[in-house]
Amino acid sequence: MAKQYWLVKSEPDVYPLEQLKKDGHTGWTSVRNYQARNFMRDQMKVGDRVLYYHSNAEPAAFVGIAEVSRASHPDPTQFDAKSEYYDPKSTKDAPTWMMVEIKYVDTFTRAVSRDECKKTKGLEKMSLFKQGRLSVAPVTEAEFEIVCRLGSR
DNA sequence: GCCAACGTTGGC
DNA sequence: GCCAACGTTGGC
Repeated sequence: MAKQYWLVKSEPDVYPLEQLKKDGHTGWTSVRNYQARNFMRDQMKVGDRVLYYHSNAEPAAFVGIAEVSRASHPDPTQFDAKSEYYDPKSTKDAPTWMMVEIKYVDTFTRAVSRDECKKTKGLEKMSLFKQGRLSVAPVTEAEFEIVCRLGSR
């Protein structure tokens, strides 16, 4: 399958890009939305490029790039009774929630704000604006390239 | 902190 | 299967 492009959202208070840079890679756990899960389970492949977005931030913005480093596997937090993401309906044989692992690639020299994207030709139609609440969502190759270009100047 | 959007749950 | 109630996300 051709390489695909994605965005992931994280609140900087919870897991900022700087933390991913320190950790090198991280499991994208705790996603409890079926659409986002389906993207991870069915479509995200090792090597796919990922825009890293800070939500609930001032301003909300794309801040850098990551890459899928491990394909879909069960999210362990669903089996952990102590986790706030525990799902009693999930079993190891039939896990409900899947995750991928992403690795740090780069931090933009400047953040590309949501507002700027809205005003930029070629980005007005980003899925982010149509369905803003998905924590994992596809972006087109063209959108990916435009955001990267804005972020590196 | 407010509130709109929207996904999920549960009664019927 | 419908839909109202409820909870969560996330921009502002």
